Amino acid sequence: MIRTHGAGALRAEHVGQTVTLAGWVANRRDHGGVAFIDLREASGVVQVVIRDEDVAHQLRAEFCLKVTGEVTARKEGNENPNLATGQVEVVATQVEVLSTAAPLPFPISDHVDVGEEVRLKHRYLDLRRSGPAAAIRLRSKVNKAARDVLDRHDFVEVETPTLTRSTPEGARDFLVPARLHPGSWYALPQSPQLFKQLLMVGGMERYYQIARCYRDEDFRADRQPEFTQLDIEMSFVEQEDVIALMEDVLAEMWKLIDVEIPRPIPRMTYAEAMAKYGSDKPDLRMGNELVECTDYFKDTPFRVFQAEYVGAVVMPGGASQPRKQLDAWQEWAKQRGARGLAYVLVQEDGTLGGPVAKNITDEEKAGLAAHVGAQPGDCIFFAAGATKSSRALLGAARLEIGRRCGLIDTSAFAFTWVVDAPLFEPASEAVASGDVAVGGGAWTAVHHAFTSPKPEFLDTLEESPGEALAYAYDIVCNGSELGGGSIRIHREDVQKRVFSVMGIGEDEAQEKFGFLLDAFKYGAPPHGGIAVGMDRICAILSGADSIRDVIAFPKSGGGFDPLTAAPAPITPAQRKEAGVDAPPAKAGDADPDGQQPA
RNA sequence: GGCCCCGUAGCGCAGUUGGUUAGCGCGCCGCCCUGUCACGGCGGAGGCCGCGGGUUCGAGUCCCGUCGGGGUCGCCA
Repeated sequence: MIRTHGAGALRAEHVGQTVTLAGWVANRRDHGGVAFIDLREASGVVQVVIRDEDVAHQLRAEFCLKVTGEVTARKEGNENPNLATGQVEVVATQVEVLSTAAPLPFPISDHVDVGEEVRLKHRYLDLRRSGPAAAIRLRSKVNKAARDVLDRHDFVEVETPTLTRSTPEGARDFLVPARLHPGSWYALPQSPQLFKQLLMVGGMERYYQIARCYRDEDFRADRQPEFTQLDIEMSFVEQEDVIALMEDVLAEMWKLIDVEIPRPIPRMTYAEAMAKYGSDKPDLRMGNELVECTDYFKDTPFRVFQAEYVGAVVMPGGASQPRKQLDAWQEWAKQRGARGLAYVLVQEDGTLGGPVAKNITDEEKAGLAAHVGAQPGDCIFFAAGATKSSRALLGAARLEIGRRCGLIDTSAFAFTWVVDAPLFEPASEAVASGDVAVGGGAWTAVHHAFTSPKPEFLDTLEESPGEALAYAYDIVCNGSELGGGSIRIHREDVQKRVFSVMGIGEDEAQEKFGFLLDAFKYGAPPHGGIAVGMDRICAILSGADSIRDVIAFPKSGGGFDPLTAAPAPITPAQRKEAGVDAPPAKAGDADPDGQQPA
């Protein structure tokens, strides 16, 4: 080793020792006859005293140094209580510049805000800052926590391919040209889903992987084109087993920030989540639930409220909002695709104000505040129309109210399982919301096509697909979906019936999932699993606003890597060799022994 | 693909109803300084105001387009 001690590890007990340190110049305070260097490396910072003017004078920020000197106690009054090493300093006898540094594109100091764009372009410098460094180090510990728990439970860590086959369902695939089969393409996996099920058929029984996944979709603060899942699958288990295991894993992770997750983690059904929070990932750091008013207004003369669904959410103290702000809420609703957001103001004297109040009966007015739980001074927002979209609007309004009124306890970690999700949703609904319906049927899978129905719905699968609930479970924290999973179908007959409801014929199923269905013919064990997003978990644990903060080298908008400038054009020669422009291979021709088209 | 916000010195920002030489802080460069710790003092350099059009006697400022970044809706089984 070049050094004998960690800079940040030096304490009063080291006084008198001669040490050799190596690190970066975090700061330089040159007083002429004496100069102070804050020497920084992974273990922390220590002050180095340099009395040789010529040596000190040439040093600059972020020079990489090797320093030999004696650890001495600081004189009384010279200690720095803000530094862990503040009782001591190292008086240099020898300073070697291991590497000089050009003027920095941005300050490394923790005291200065720097834009994300320039930080990511020089991420190697950004990572020298304490915040970003801590986030990446925490992530390493989160990975270890998961591995520790799963290892204790006899799990096998298996790596599955990242060059795999494009599957028609789900998000857009990233594609890789296959040089040896011009016109044919690999896809990068959106998840190891199919492989982990094959591992169950293969008798691994307990599999996990910290798996990189790829989806070619648009960006969000909590979405990157490549992201990492903790992917788990278990044989001979039921829903309760998977949930219990995942709670073990989460508990171990949250221990890293000294938070004990209360167990068991509470649960609610999907139906309850939608009804009370207008979302399948409710933020339970605040109350303020939605109130259904459909029955309350069932005989109303107000045409807007003569709808399939009428619901409300209360904004505490909202009655005193100026007109301009109430108009802004209308704009807010319109941006979310709604026509508007009806409101009633509960005045301090208990009378109701706002345009809606003029349209409803005296009787409706009389009981309204009590029905929705509004106090004098509150504002009641209403949505009426189709159940799903109205609840979604109110759910979004609830969160916006929480933010504006400070109702969210930002120090809390509010976990919940959302269970009993429906197995199918009407394909028309999926189409209407822009989904590409898989299969030609009227129904499409909410989760995926291999999710097992709960047994009580097996008999009525075909008659009332919309009623069928699945063995599916999502884990939600603070309104963010950490992940989800399900018990899978392992019986061929059930799988066929599910495909049939979705309008997927035998040929189509064989073409798309043939290798999985083939495997299931050979004694597939009952199995189920879960996958959670490690980026989101790390972001929540480190208090980051964006998952970019917990990814070492994240992409920026448009999938651009600001550091390497990927993606980049390729040369004509590369293009030719990769076979990018080759005519397409025959669809479905995946037989490795088959003839490849020229 | 839609909508909203932001692009001014290396970094963070200000820039009035359109008006003369575009400022401030930090950083950078030089000099000074023996107890600082976000050291301090003096001096200096550094700008295609993202880019391209337009309006105007005159544009950092107004208009149109475009590029880049962020957020969000669509999308993400």
